[in-house]
Amino acid sequence: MTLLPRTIRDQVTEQIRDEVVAGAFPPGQPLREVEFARRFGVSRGPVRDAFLQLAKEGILAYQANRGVTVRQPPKPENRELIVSLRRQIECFVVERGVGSLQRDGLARLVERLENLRVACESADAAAVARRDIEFHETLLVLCGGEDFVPVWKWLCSQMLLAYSRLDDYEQVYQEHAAILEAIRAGKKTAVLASLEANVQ
Amino acid sequence: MTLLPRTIRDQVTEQIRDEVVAGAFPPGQPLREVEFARRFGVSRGPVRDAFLQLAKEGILAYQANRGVTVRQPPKPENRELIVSLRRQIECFVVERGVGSLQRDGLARLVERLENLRVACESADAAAVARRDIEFHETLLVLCGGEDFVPVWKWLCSQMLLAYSRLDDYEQVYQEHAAILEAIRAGKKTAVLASLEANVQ
DNA sequence: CCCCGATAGATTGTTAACAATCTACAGACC
DNA sequence: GGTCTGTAGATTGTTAACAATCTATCGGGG
Repeated sequence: MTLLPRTIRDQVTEQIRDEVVAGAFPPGQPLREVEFARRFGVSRGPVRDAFLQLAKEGILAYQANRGVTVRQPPKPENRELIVSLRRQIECFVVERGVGSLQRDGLARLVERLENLRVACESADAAAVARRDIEFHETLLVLCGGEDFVPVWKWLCSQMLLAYSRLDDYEQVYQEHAAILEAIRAGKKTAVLASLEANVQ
Repeated sequence: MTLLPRTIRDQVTEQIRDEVVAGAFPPGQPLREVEFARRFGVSRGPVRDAFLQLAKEGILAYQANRGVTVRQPPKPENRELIVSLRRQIECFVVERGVGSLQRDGLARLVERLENLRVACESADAAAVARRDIEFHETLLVLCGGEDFVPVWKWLCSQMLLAYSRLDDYEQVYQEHAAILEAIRAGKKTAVLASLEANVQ
């Protein structure tokens, strides 16, 4: 159901986000509009829009007339709160909404898990990060938590900036498979437990 | 120290945000770029940027090729979590940072409180909301919580969408005066208590 | 009577040119 | 030597024109 991003702006935004969270640029490095515009074969407009959006998302820092830079990862003492807030949102929403999941909702989760499996096998850090996020986002929306998606995404971006790379892809897949299995079995406490284990 | 927003985009963003949170447009109403561009006497570019930014902030909802609409307020069952998350952020940051407040930091808080007082006396709902947010944001940054500002602002926007209008301006001022007084007295537990009382 | 496709108008998406601002560097002045 | 000023280049901010997409309406066909 969720279509691919169709506008150039959305595609550019997605691409830059992937590169940044994959660690392609060191924190503090300025990103130039013309450079990205040339590389993607578009004009500066969509790149500007993407920079502004990613600045609002918290992975780029914006200064008037001076462009954007890759944001510093959050301070270590703030990380635990970031993780805690994300976990609270997911658990709060899932706890109340997982019971009303329909069959087609489950099918979409299966699809997301399959995407994650492929990404894990190819050991592509950026792809794993993206598919990981997509799995959780789908679950969040299906459980009626669309109100929280923007703030939840911000928290995820900060976590990605901090960790930058997870190494054990097999474990990543297993953790998500466990979440889906618990959902399928209809055991709410198991769902929440596997969620808490995964979000950290 | 915090300069006025200088770019046209920032001014337009601020103005539209004020109007929306003040309830100038009913939820669901589409906002047209040309209309706002004409009204502010600028071109569509900065208005577009403002729309995109406010969509990321969670005040407006964006659909490709169909523009933006005023976002529906969050569902009642989600509000308590939104308030709780905001309170956790403020208390977490202030608890650790309020002790290291310098004299000039205190002076800036006094300035913000004065702005709030003026807004309350003029009974201008949009101004009160803005000054209220500015007071808390200053406190947050001074206590070392700049990492959290974007996500915190999103939570505040959602709260404003839900409540839309506080009626007792005198009480609003008194609550913030109490926070500042507790900070001045150096009583951390009193600061946190007055904060919790205010954020709800 | 209802449904489907064509058309016109409105609206957003993208582009390229122009304006404003910032940064770096060189030379004058103290 | 150090500081200030001004100039040139680079970069972002803004604008207006053009392209793509969507919405509403009107006919024709079943």
